[in-house]
Amino acid sequence: MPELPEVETVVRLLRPALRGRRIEGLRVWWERSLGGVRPRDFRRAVVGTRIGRIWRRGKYAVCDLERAGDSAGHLLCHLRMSGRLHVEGASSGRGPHERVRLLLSGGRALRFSDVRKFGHLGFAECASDALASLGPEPLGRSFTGSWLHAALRSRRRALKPLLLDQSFISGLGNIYVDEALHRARLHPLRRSDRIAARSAVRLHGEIIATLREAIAHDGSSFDTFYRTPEGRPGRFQDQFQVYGRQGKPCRSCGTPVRRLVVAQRGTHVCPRCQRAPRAL
DNA sequence: AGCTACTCCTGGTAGC
DNA sequence: TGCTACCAGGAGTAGC
Repeated sequence: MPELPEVETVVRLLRPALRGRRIEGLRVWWERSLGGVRPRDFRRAVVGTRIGRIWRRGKYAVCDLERAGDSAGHLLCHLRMSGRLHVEGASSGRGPHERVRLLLSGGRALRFSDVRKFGHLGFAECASDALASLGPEPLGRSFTGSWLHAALRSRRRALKPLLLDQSFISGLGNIYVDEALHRARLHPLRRSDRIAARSAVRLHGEIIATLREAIAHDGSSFDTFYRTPEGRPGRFQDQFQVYGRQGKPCRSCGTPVRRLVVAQRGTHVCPRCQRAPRAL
């Protein structure tokens, strides 16, 4: 499932293919993929614009749009679980599960495909308004060990649901939360306000390290969904310590990895490396 | 404030 | 073989 490293990979690969192209038309096969914008309004907003900067915020991919050099709003894409973006020739036939297609100058097309239809390729007048509720970027300057420690202490929630909360930190999903918690040797059900400063700093470091390594491997393709815009799977799944490894030995201590459900999510822990809180 | 359940979806798979 | 039932999962929302 696309999380920060997968979206970062997609953005990096799409950037050279999209930058400077004009949007000349569109096809919409599944209206809800526009995220609540009516197709008519979407068409009026984007057709005739030129794509400027292409960037990422949390799990969102964003394209700045320009008209005659002035800002003309933004394309906002969230891949959710099965969304894919890629650029191809505009004349190619509709791909399997293709939901939206933007026809671009130079005979190219940006295709948004999404098996499960949870993703969005939408339009926002103002990206910073649309993304205002997102918490800090884990790879940004404001995400520091002391910030994390203070933020954890200010809440009273289990670690995992808190780290999955995009208004707390943006970009982490089920896979990277499990991986970072294991690397930091913290159990997902530990209460956030009971995490010592040293542990918070360790967690901070492991979140960053996990995300950086995942980006360096073009993300993770755990299931059939995530592919880079070039159609290649990511490679970070081979480095997983716990995610999807229930019953297999922990790579640190050999104890079988256990799967539990936390906040309705499959959750993977090493019962030895990640000691459960006493209250359990 | 923080929890649980439910919703949106489809493909894959388990069980019969 | 072919059917049904169930599951995964990000995020928004409702109810407690």
